Amino acid sequence: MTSTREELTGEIQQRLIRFIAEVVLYNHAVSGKVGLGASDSQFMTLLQTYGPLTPRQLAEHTGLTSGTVTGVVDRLESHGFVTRRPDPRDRRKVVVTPSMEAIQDKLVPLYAEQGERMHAVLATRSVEELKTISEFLADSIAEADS
Amino acid sequence: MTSTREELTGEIQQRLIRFIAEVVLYNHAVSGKVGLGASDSQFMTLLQTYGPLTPRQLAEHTGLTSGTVTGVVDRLESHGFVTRRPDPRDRRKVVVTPSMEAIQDKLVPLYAEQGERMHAVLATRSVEELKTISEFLADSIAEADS
DNA sequence: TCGTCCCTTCAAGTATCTTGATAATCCGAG
DNA sequence: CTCGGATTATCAAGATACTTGAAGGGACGA
Repeated sequence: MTSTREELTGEIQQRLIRFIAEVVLYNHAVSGKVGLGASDSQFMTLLQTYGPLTPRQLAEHTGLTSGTVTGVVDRLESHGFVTRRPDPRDRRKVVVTPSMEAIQDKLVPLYAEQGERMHAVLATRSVEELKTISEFLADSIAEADS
Repeated sequence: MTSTREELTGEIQQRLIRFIAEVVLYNHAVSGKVGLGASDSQFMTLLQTYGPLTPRQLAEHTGLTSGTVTGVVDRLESHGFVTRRPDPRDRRKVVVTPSMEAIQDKLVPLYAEQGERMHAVLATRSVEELKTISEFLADSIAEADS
């Protein structure tokens, strides 16, 4: 029976790796179904995480060339996943905005199964435990942003 | 203050999405540093998760063609990330085994920073909370496998 | 106005994937 | 035991996608 702090933290780290692996694989499979390549999928993740971004910002986040970014945005736009809008403040810039409608229609349904499974797991937890889990996630996100 | 079960589960789901997004982006960045493409990275994840697999099994998991799998394994093998061995039971088959040495040398150091951050977050939890988190992860993994 | 920044375009090269064919092996029917 | 079908991995060739690097036009700011 693992019970000491050291044992538990080690156990959590291992399980986290395993859990993340599952998610990453699922993610990859879903992206393929919608016809999104690796960079396309990465862009969508960035846009959903950080909100609308300019091509330059996307290039900095991904390490890709500006030319490549234009191409990727072209693809995403032609599939309806993002929209391009000129920045009213600086007309050199372009703002790439994720299309919530397309995400809702095409992406979310593919994650429904995963969402249900997570819901089932959470349903067996007490309110107290849910708070613990939620705070843990919040802190992990905050730490990752730093 | 969120406190009802419904509010908490919703909050957790949102935070989970955000957390996973961070991890996926980090993953992608790390893979790029080592020179691993999307499929290469996916293969390594599969091999670390499920252990040694045959090319056919890799093809089924990923949806790629058998010819593509050969190419990907070639790349990984030339970089020392996996080894090919003939299956003694069925000599048509080949067993692709991840090289723990290469993973330890090249991959693990790149995740050190993330590991430290997670460690810092866990250090502020009580033993009781750690148990809750660990069990939650265990159940999530079990549910994902089904 | 001049220098700089931002996005786009285009041509060329590199990776990556698919297809179809090949060779080795296994397995079951006869 | 042997033959034929099925399975497995590999290879070669072609198509597709991706990325780079250079060049250009519009827009900002001093």
